[in-house]
Amino acid sequence: MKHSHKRDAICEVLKAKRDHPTADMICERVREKYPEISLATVYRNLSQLCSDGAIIKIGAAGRERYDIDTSDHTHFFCEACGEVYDIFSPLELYGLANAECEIGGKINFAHITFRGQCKNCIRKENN
Amino acid sequence: MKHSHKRDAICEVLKAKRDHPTADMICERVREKYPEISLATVYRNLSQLCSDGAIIKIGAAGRERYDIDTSDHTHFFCEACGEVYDIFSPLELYGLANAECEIGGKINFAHITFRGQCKNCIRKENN
DNA sequence: TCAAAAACGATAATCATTATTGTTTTTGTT
DNA sequence: AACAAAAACAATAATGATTATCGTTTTTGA
Repeated sequence: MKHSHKRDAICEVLKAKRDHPTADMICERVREKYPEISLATVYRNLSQLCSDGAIIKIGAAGRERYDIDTSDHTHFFCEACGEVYDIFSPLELYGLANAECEIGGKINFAHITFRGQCKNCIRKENN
Repeated sequence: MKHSHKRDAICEVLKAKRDHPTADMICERVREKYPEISLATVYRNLSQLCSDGAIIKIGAAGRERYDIDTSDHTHFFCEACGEVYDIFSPLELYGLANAECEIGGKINFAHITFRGQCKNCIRKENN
């Protein structure tokens, strides 16, 4: 896996702030270092990094978000502030075995997203 | 919840074949009864039915699919044949409590999708 | 019966993403 | 270093799903 400078910069951005940015958030951030980078380049590299297995899309319908943490984990979208949090409890907790059993097939990939209100937003609400 | 004729027909289609069709699959099927229906009408009614809580989008990135079963349940996409199956085991099995605990927030909605190979496709492969 | 509201079809617009194209940069080899 | 081939790039056009607009038709309910 060789990386071009821009592709490296995209990875750096994803490492620096783990807030699961969208393609254009990534583009903005990379532009601090490479002001001329094109959104097309960002998309091209993101899909390349995905197929290399270096990053993942988290599967948000309508507007994708990217994550450099490719380990099995789960996401929580706060509907109040829009923040996306990671949940690192092991996936077995999420009933994979049960699902496989019910469906009688083989699960390769689990896409689990929770939506709700995060700690901070609940606290704010109670003021 | 009053329904127009076309809106009714959309619900009928969703009830008749629970294969989680996309908007244009629904449009095709409704056209058997109302050949003149426009795709825009299908989309307009689908989003209305969603906000009424009569149906749900299952959240497939890039190409949405709709489900008239609004009870808590989970989906399994077969990557081989493209079929979408339901998994009706109770959501508690999928670690909601654990996730809420880890995140310290309140979960309103769980979106759980598994991908893999279904029974039939595994069988076919082993021929 | 008739006016207001809702729904409609056709089509234009939007938005995220992907493809194309001609140019620039990088790489590996003499 | 020189240079040809490969990879990456910016700009922009194209795509595909979905949403918005608009003028017309249908439904509703007083």
